[in-house]
Amino acid sequence: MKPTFVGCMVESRPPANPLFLREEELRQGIELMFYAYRDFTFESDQQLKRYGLGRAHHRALYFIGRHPGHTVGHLLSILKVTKQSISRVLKDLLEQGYVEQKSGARDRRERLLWLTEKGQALEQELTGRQSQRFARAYRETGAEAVDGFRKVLLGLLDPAERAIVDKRVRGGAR
Amino acid sequence: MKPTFVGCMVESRPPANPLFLREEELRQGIELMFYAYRDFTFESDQQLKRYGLGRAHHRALYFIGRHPGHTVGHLLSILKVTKQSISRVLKDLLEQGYVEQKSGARDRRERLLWLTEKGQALEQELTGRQSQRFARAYRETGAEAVDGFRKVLLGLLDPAERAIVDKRVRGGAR
DNA sequence: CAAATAGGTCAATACTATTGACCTTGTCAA
DNA sequence: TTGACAAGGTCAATAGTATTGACCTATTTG
Repeated sequence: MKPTFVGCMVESRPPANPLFLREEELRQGIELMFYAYRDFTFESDQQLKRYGLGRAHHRALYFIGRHPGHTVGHLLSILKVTKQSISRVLKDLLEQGYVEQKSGARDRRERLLWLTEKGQALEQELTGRQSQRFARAYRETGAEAVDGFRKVLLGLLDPAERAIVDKRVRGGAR
Repeated sequence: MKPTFVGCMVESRPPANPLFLREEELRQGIELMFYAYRDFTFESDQQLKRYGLGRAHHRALYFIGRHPGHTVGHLLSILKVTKQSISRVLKDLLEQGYVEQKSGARDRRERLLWLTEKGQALEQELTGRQSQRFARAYRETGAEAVDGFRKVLLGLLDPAERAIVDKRVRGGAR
């Protein structure tokens, strides 16, 4: 199939279709997100296998380390899973001495969670690989790109979540 | 513990610790990635339930639509799962008429995959919600941020994957 | 023809998650 | 003090996704 109007063929796609370009652009974002998440989780998943743990355990370790002394309920609101689901994970981590709990002083129904030293070590080991990946990406792309990256990720959140997550991520506080 | 040198206390964190700041910055990226992915997948997962399908079915639909006429092997190399895993998903999609296959002309061992019209409709419905989320985020943050977002996501990939993914994402070709 | 490749299949197992029902402990207000 | 409600746990059933391992067919290719 030969081009009849060579002037249009400088680029490989038809030029005057902004809607098409937009959908294309959006799909590229979706795909990159998939590919990045795929690779981002791979290494720590491998590491977790050696400990007989899964990705859910890493998530719990991560957020308990990030928010020490916070409640099970807070963890649930971060992970957005059911308590039956987190319960299995916490049971494993408590039994194996990665996490310890104390009942709340303010409200004694609450279980406050901390990483033990062993838990901190494992969390560091698991997150370390992911941090290195981020460090490499940040180094290669520069501060401006990193800023854009963070802005878009925040923009992808449910609107109701943004303020909460932004505060949680920046402040470390609840 | 009172500050002895008030000049340092303009900001709430100690200033002269670049290593700490760097780790903090990396963890913020990791977390935002988690939160964004969590919200990004939620809506289409809900929609999938109504069809009795799971996220794996969406992934297959997505990439078959994105790379029509490509082989099962190519799909495997994108998703990085085993053939036993994709097999279940493809069986469902074929049986329910979302996907059709033809044996390859070049190599008759190959199964080339296409979406049916029904498959295209479902894929559009599922991806549409995610596209809208991306469109909103892109609109709110601007072209520069989007560019940074994409650069960092590419940087997060395994180095061996980058050229492949970059080409796949931009070109649509294998 | 023999080796390699694309793909499928059966079986066992594991991890993550859900819904639903029901329980204990503790808080707080009427 | 009692009753409503909240934090959290537990048992059971089910589902979705994925793995490893073994073995099979059809087809291509050296």
